[in-house]
Amino acid sequence: MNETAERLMDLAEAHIQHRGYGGFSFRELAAEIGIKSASVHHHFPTKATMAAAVARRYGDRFLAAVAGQPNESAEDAIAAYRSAFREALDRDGRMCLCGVLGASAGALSPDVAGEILSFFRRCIDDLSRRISGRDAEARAFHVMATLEGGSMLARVYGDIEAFDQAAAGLVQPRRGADHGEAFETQGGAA
Amino acid sequence: MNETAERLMDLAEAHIQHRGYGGFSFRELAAEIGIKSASVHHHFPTKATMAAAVARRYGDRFLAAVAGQPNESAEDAIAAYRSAFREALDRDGRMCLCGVLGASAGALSPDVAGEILSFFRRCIDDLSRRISGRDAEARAFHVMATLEGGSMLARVYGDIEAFDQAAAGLVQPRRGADHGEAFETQGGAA
DNA sequence: GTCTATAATTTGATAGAC
DNA sequence: GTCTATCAAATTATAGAC
Repeated sequence: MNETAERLMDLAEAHIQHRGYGGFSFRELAAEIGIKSASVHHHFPTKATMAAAVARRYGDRFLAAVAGQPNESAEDAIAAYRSAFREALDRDGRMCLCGVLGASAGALSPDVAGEILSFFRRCIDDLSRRISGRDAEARAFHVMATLEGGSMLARVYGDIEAFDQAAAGLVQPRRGADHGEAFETQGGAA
Repeated sequence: MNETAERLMDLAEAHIQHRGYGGFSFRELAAEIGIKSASVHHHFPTKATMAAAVARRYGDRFLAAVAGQPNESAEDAIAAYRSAFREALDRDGRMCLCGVLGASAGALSPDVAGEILSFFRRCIDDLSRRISGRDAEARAFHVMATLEGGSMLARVYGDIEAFDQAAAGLVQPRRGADHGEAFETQGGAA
């Protein structure tokens, strides 16, 4: 995966997070890095292939950023996820790429849908282990649902306060504690 | 608003709930009721106009279905919302139309975005009043976020169990209690 | 790896007859 | 209110030269 392909994925990622799957075209991406759309097909044969690759890379990076030890407290694990979602909103007004695509699940080709499902399975699995105890899986689903829905509300309201209100009950914010590495957003385009 | 326009809106509503804003075209809607796309423009001048009308009608119907008295218990109010979301999933595998559109907020024209914002404001306002007490608004945001995110997860998993797990902690399910009128889904198309 | 050129299709939208 | 006819634009994708 060379640098041009990475830059294309950065741009596609940003566009999807803001506007959904239909929110970018090969021509548009190409223009943004100064090449032609035919050249984009050299790196990604189809749009669905590219979206699947973007979703996979997003998931890998996201999980690397939030992943922790299985023996942490449930609160630390939840706080790590909440921080990852919040930072993407705060920095660029982006919501979770997989949440955006998942909302239009019926429009996705099987390979993209598979990546989205895989992302949520990995998150729920990781969260469940770290929460542990009774109803761990249900709590993991609850946390993911609230963070995804809260991000969507923040985008609609144009105000991160909507996210903070939605996620307020999930964890007690700990004074000055940031959890794990920051989950860096890719690419500068809107 | 005559019957043809209603049928077109029913179809558009179903398509948006399954596949998002890009998931329908005037040609497709027209074919489904046996007219031509040019005739659709007689009822709705533009696609954005139509989507805005669909969102408004959806919001009106949704709120009429969940609305209750301000003096109910918070639990009853939350249960009414949860039931409305759950029924749409259970009956047709649909998630909230405004949640789908909100997830691609950056792609919406101002009039559609305005309807989506209005929908959530009305829901949060209604829920806040009925929850009442300390942190009522934050709880309302939390409930809406969880139901929207839970619906999205259920669509991705293809399993309503994901919704049930996400929403489990929101209210204790009451034995056989259905709240308010059923929130009827419009149109039979997929 | 990027280009030119182009195909094939779809889309949102309009004009004007009936 | 629906039709035929059509437009202008955009989109995904391919073939083949450099």
